Amino acid sequence: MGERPGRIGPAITDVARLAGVSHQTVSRVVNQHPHVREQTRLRVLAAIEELDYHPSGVARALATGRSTVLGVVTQNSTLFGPTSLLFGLEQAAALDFDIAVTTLRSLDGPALTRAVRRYIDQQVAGIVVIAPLVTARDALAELPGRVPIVLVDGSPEAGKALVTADQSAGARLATEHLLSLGHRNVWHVSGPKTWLDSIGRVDGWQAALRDAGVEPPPLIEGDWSPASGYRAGQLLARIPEATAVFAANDHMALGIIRAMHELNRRMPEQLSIVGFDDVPEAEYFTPALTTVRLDFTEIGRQALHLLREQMDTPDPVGTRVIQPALVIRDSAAAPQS
Amino acid sequence: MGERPGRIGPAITDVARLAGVSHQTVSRVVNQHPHVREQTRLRVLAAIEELDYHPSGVARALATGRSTVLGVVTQNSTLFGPTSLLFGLEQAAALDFDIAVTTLRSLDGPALTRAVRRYIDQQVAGIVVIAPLVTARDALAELPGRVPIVLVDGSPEAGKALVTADQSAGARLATEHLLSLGHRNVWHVSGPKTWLDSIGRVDGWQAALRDAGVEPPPLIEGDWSPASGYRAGQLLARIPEATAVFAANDHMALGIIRAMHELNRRMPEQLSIVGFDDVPEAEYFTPALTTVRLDFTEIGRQALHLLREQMDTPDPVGTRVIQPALVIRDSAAAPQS
DNA sequence: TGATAGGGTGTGAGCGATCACAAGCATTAA
DNA sequence: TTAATGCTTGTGATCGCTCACACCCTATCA
Repeated sequence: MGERPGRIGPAITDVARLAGVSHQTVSRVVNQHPHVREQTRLRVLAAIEELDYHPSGVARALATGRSTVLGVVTQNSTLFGPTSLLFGLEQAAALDFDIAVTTLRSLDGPALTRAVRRYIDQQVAGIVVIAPLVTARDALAELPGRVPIVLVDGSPEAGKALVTADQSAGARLATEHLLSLGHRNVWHVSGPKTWLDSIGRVDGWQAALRDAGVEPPPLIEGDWSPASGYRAGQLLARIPEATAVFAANDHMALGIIRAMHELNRRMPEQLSIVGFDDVPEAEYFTPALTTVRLDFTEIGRQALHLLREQMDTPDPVGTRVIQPALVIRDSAAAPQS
Repeated sequence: MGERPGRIGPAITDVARLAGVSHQTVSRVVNQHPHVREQTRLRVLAAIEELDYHPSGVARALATGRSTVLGVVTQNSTLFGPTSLLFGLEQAAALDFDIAVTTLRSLDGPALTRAVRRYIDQQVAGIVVIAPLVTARDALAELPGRVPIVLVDGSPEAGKALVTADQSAGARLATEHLLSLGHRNVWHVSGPKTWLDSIGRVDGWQAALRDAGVEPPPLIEGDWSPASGYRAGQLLARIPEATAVFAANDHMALGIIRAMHELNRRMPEQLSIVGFDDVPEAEYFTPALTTVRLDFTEIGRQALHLLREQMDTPDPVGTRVIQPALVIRDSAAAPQS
């Protein structure tokens, strides 16, 4: 044990020797090639068992020029969206790939390019970039090599395969729900405008309003944090005509709710609110939050699918759009008047 | 471009040829060995630049028998704790290692052993197991090979290096805070008893109570979810003598708060509550939640440190315990009577 | 009965790096 | 002047696997 440096356990040649066959035959058995006599196969299998042989992923990667590792680039954040996305991806890939994660502090061009390059150097089987920021747009244009790559939550202009949620449709769902309840107008507390998600949600909100023939009220910009929602809430509570708000995520909605409680404004009677994300705890806000849900597992599945397509055939650059769904709870109701 | 299968970009020999030196000299330059003439070094560097050469991590791993990848095994969960832990680890490792993540559906023995083995086969530089479940205890005993491994949030009996939060101390902090406010007794809504975290927190809670000379009331067991907190809250609201609760995490605390609102019990006047985790939104609960905070970044840093120690010297099996801190907000106050 | 097909197996050469060793050369000490 | 020292560089083997190819053997067909 341990005469060879670094390596633990037996190599393919050890198995071959024990089974009395060539290393190539062992390789065939391991890789389930046809054309191996059953009897030989069993002998090899027995040897593998006896030695407790496990093929070296590293050596295989070197020989084939392709590993079973998927590189995921995401950004420095414990936000619900990116976290869930990562989780969904992992679930989808579980059996076939290992997932390597790089978390960037900021998604600016150079950092992103560097992270992607690094994965390419390591000859990963594919790369997933979770790039909800506008700044990520350009960085991916000049990517070297022919590595399968998929953007999640990014912008379609990059010319790469893309899986994205229909943010705009989600916002429209929220806004129209509020409108259908009888509200004259719907206010919006958005995320930072550097996020594509924010932009999409603002668009959907405005479009729904315009379609209904009402002029969008001034936009209140938040930063996804409950604190920014709280600040927005303090504003909204002082605007009598604001009877309905669509918050770009649940945590900002929580901040708004908090502000309303403090200022003794009743919800949903005096202010109706709809969130976005459906975080697990949203159901237990007071009032229980009506919100828009995204199926992150499905997004992960689609991303993987797109990756696989690129592994098989060289060129296809598809786009998948996931549709969000409205989850109706108690925080939105008809206006009181 | 792309005559060789799988490989993108130039290899070390290409650089050597262009620079007019041997591949070994290029290797020396790349690895910053001393004893390379400055002039040669510059020539090699220029060639590297010109070809845009990046060394292959895979090939290096094969040759050295050690990669720069750290394997992390965690469990199927988007819970705040495990997620933050992973994040903290990543931050700590960012520059020196790549992080590969395996998320298990359940942390039972076989699954865990398999995941760890898989990393060993891939010759990772080290393994981190985030194992807050009791079931993980035994699985790690019979681990093959000499791979640096660290348990996070696991049980000390495994005989491996361990980084853990002092759950018990955290629970004690919460309980004593409530007691010091003047409450006669403190109730507890725990996590599932399969979690070591739960067990530790229950222990700390009981110990603090006994030290104060009071008999612990019956334990209410939850499952970390807001829903289970809500159910516990409906119970607690009907028990007049229950004036103070310690919830084993913030999300269950949220469920309790929700139940109190519904049953028109005022907080903190009629019921004081302390949570655990300090999730980002806890500050914006109504009332703002007093809770116990864990420094996950520090945990990640310590885990990495322990890993590094094992890489250098073969045997050390240290244990690091992280101390939690109490974050005082509005949800706990003196009892009203 | 001989040519053909194709199942089953082995041989040797890479993949792209590192490592151990040897050798050339200049500098220094004897 | 010669031997010894040590910086600088190169050679070849090696890590564990896959790939391309060649080979043998046994059916099948003409």
